[in-house]
Amino acid sequence: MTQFGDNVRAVREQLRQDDRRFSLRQVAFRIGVEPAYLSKVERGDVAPPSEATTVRLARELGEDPDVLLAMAGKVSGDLQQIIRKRPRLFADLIRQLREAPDDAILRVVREVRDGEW
Amino acid sequence: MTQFGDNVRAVREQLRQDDRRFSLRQVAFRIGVEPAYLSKVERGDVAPPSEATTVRLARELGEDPDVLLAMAGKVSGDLQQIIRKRPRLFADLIRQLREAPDDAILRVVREVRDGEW
DNA sequence: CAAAGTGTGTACTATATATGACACATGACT
DNA sequence: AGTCATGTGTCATATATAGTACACACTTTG
Repeated sequence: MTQFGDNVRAVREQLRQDDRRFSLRQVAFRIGVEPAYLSKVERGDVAPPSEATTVRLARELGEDPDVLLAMAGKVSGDLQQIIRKRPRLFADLIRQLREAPDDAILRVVREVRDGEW
Repeated sequence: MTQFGDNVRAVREQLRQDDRRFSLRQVAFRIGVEPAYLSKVERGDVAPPSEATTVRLARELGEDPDVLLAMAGKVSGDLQQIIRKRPRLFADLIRQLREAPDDAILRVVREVRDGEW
């Protein structure tokens, strides 16, 4: 169950095919961790990194930070902060949408974005 | 900034006025922690308890677990799990609603609850 | 007034989290 | 053939998290 590591490695090796700046070492340096650490992360030898490191890694690899965080078993701190400001409202909303189909949620997103309130 | 502890203490002492089973000690025993620990928690001498303990405490005091968790700077694990299953969708939705007024969110909750999908 | 109950101070601890440092073997260029 | 880069194994560690255990002083209350 090393969803996270496998995915990171796959994406990185993909990028590497046309840009050799995506070696484990170079990526590690750019995101500010030791190569040995990133190696272990990719192989699932250790737990996924902290939120900050995961986000830097996502940016570096051109991945969606929220998606990578999800694979790391985390939820972005800024989302949590939003929820914590109005816990009842957001808790209800999210639980309500637990089983909703994707397009229903998307519709809500658009509805809200395109005005209405 | 001991929002959490102050609130717990206030609620507990309130309940205690007509039910002496709400002494710090008795509550501590019922939620399964040491009295000394609960004491420190209420005074903000230590960080808020774990999610599990916070939820037991909320139930014991008749408070909304999500609200108490929010005061503890946390977001319920089950909500996080829902978000992690569809990170992009929920991240967009939640950020979209960051500044929305309460009643707009409530409307969405109801809209979703009362069918439509 | 004795017994029981109340909250709290001090000291300790186990587990998890999030890495760093260094050395090493293998493979790829030059 | 030699240099350089690549990924990895081993060991160590700092900080945070989530409490326990015990003793003590004050206050009800029977």
